[in-house]
Amino acid sequence: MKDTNPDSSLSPRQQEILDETLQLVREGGLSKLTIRRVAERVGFSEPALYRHFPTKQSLILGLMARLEEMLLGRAREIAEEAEKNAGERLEEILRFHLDLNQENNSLPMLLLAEASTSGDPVLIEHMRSILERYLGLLEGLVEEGQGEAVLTSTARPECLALLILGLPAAFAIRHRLHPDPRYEERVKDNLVPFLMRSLRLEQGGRQ
Amino acid sequence: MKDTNPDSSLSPRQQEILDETLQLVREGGLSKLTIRRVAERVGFSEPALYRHFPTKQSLILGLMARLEEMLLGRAREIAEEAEKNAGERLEEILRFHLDLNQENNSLPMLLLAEASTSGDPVLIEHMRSILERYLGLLEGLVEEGQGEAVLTSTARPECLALLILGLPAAFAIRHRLHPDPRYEERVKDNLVPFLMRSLRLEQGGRQ
DNA sequence: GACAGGTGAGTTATCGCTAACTAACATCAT
DNA sequence: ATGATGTTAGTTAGCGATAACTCACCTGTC
Repeated sequence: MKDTNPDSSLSPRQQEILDETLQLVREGGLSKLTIRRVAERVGFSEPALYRHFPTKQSLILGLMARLEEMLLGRAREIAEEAEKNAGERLEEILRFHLDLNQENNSLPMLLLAEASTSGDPVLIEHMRSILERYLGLLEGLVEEGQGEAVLTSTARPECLALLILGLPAAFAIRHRLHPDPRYEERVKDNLVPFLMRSLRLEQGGRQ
Repeated sequence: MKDTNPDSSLSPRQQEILDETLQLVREGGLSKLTIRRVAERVGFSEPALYRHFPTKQSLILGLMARLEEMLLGRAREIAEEAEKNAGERLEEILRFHLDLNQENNSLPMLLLAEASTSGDPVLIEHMRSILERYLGLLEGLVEEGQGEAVLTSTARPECLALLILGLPAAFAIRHRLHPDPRYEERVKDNLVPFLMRSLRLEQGGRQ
């Protein structure tokens, strides 16, 4: 777990509070997140928490910044590994995202879904932006692979990006409702190679 | 919309209440669902609603029964269309599920996610059961297709079922955060055929 | 006149958030 | 060094709003 990620703009106390907030949300989603519970967990009173985050929204936005770093930070690093071709990098990002979901109790996908019903436009816009950039990253890699004739070009990059997102999404839903490490390992071992084969150029090569 | 589905065990009043409940949840998810709002929407007071559903949980379980019918009812019909091969039936279910998500503002996927954070074990078990049966249905069709040598057998049926679920899941997330009918049509036109080609036998039978 | 179906006025619990206060500590002119 | 002053980070107590749910009562139909 990389709970201890140093964002320079936040005090150690704020980081500590976000650590506990993240843990709470991992367990029960946004709907179970209350200032009281966070305060109790950190070990002090509710008003004290307001010294560090002026509103609940600001706390959630702090959480979103972490989520963004978790999702996009490592993915961007992988996308820039020049020694691998686009297909290999896509596969690495896919595996990374599946692992991330497992480690975090499907939190990324869950938040993406929950935020959309929160009614808070700032929050929704933030989540939308994270999703768009993630999809854009995948799309860019697909395009690159198609340009180098490494990946199939029978489907549009934007569509293939969504297909790649779909695997962690389905993975997350199933994990929340029915956690089963053996099943999840089987999916990773079996489905990721299958999906990557589908994306690579087909030998007969229609079109 | 097939809001008016006659479940014999429920009175017309109960059906009417569920119609409005469904509409409310389409708009704001489970988190925005309150007895007051449902009552207001149906056109009478809060205690009156309790005459028809004794608890909020019973109302939500009624909703789940509808969701189950929406998701599994038509899918089971399609699965039994004997004149089509397994691949064609899978594609039809996939398209049906994508359309269902669009018509219902991603409600099925949303509920699947939201229920998992509700903390209510009865609700969670119900959702788990729906998901398992849906995945089981897909898995059965994949197996059938592999047996008839219509579909690829390079991946396990249970894994391919999850891949097929992934597409509506990703579709739903993107739709909630960034509805875009043209994008969604493009995905359906472009990605469904691609996914189905990937599932069909690779050498030879390219429709 | 019993009863299904409706109402207004509650109860209790929990939410986000705030008021009023205080202990500990840094700063700095005297 | 000392003491006035301000800041930081915490406390207890409680506000107003809203949630699920209940109670006592009304009312039209068979």
